[in-house]
Amino acid sequence: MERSDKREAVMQAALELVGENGFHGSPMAMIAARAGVAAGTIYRYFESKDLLIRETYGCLEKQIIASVKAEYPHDGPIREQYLHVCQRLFSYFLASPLEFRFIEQFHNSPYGIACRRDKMIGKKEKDLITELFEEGQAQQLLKELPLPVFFALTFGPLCDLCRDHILQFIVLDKQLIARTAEACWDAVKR
Amino acid sequence: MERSDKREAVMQAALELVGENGFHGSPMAMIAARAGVAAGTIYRYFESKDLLIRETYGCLEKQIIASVKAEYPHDGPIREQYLHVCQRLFSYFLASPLEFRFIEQFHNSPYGIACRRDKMIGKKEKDLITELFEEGQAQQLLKELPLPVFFALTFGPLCDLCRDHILQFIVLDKQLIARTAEACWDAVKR
DNA sequence: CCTTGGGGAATGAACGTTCATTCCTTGTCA
DNA sequence: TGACAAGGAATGAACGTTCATTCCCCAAGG
Repeated sequence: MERSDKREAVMQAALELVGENGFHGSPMAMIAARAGVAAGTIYRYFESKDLLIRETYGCLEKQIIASVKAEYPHDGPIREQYLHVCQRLFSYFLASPLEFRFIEQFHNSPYGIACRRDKMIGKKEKDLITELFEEGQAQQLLKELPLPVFFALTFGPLCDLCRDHILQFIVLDKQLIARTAEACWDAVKR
Repeated sequence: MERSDKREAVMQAALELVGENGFHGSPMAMIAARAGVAAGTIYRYFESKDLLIRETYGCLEKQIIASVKAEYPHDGPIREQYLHVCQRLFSYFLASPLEFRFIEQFHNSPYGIACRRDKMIGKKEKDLITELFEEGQAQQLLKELPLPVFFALTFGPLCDLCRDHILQFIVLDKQLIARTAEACWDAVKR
């Protein structure tokens, strides 16, 4: 196994275990075992558990940003851009339950409180979406509400539903996702 | 200090510390100290930390249910009932930040996963709100969406915003609360 | 009225466990 | 053979919980 392979394996193991059992159900020894690596070896790649978690989160963030930016309709109407973001996030999270659970855990923990401002998605990501909302307000398409309210009206339902889906309290199919995204649009649109 | 006073004091201390520092920033010794009680004494009133937390949560749940039910416009139109629920929950959580944070912590932990179905508020409470949504659909006032989507469209933004307010990323005044509740209504209404 | 003793509440030091982290040993390349 | 990665037992801190002891209150007896 290559050097970088072990690093990857450890992050993957951390992702899986935290997603399944939460931070406190994921001791280093267990992460090591899952990664097929000894406990001490982890410290060759990560300074501490803290940093392991944070780096793992960082990787996920990058993936999500990339996913949202892919095929982003930069020149389309605001509404289309908005629905694109919602759909992308739904797709990503539903296809990657462990990743979703990890991010949720992260945000509801001492780790996440520090970067709460960055919301459910990363800084760059937020910038993209912030622009979307600001442009929408400039075009008088959106309600007159502060930015955080737009975020709440969008990501609040989105995350709740992904969680419900992953916990199997509901089944989200393509059509239901689309209709939910529309409902969110109804909430933010003027 | 009366017997029941100590019980109360311990629960209050648990509430405060968990609200401030999370479960894992609230060892029993610290809870005991805050309650002005010795560590061992807690076990005279609560079988374990687990049960202490759960009972504390139960108390909060009761309070919230009572708050939402107070002055509930049983005979008013659906829209009014919906806005009442939103406003009550906003009021309660914004006036009780520690309680809100405790409940959030609770729901994002092994404790809360078991009762996830009960959503952000209790069983009885959910029944009230479930009725609200079902009646709204019967009257063709609401979109044709599954119940969990209504819950997500309502409580998702609500909780997100309360959190933002408590963390001081936004200031929710009465007017903004009202307009946000209206926006949620726009999301669920047909 | 004072003394005494019983019983339950409270105490907090001590225990056993769990965990992140360290460190010395072992194996494996060049 | 030297250098360095990997291993995993050892370490020590932190935690929930227990329990032998102390404290306090009050009733009964003198």
